[in-house]
Amino acid sequence: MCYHASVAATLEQLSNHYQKPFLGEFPSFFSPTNLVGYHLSGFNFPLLPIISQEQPNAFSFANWGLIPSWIKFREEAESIRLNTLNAKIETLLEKPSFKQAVVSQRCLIPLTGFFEWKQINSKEKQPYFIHLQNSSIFSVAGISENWINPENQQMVRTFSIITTEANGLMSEIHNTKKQMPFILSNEAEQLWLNQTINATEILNEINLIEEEKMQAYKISKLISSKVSNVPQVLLPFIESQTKLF
DNA sequence: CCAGACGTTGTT
DNA sequence: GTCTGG
DNA sequence: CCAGACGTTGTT
DNA sequence: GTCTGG
Repeated sequence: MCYHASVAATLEQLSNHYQKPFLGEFPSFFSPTNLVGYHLSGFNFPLLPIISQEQPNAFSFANWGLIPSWIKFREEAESIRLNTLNAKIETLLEKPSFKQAVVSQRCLIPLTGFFEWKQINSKEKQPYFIHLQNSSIFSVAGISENWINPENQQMVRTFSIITTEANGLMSEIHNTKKQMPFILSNEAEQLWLNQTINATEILNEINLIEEEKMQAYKISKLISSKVSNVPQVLLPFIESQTKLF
């Protein structure tokens, strides 16, 4: 799975990396020089910059936690998005919550890394930060949906991060569920947003990023604290500090 | 046929 | 909206 | 959609 | 074989 992400880049840096502008007004709490977030928990449904098939030449903003368009009530929306932070690629085309979105609402979610916990024993977990060697910014595959809140007629754009079977590196970071986000190479980014190829073909053609391009290192338990959205959350964990006894 | 689900599995 | 379990 | 029913009520 | 309850 992938519930904890990092977008340690400013909107300006994202714009430069993808060579795409931010159109219109930013949400009030964003400005071009704002860094998006060091640690973003999906369970807070953060508003993040994405590139959607709907509007592939610019950035738009969407909340993590997909709400299918046919959801009727706010209560339903709030309950389903807790379970649609991720969408498994294996069943993407079949699930009622995802099948519409995968046809024409595919999207890229720019990240600089993500977090996973390795189960050390029945009690202990070691958090890791996973990122790419070369490029600090990379895309994970996603799908998005537009939902109208019936209480105020406001449109809410949401997204889900697609996951796939963990590769060797990620299986080591013992994700008990052995899933990891579907990271796209630059070529795969274009394929994922391509309007003229159908979703089934894309899923057949698209390749996982090479394992060699991924790196992981241990981080401290700061990630589990309330103030985890700080630069220090990304610092490597120094073993000796806790091995004193 | 229709009611009910629709999704995934984590942190403090 | 569309699928599925009963 | 598919498992399970599907019928009526007596004689020794 | 065909209907029906779930």
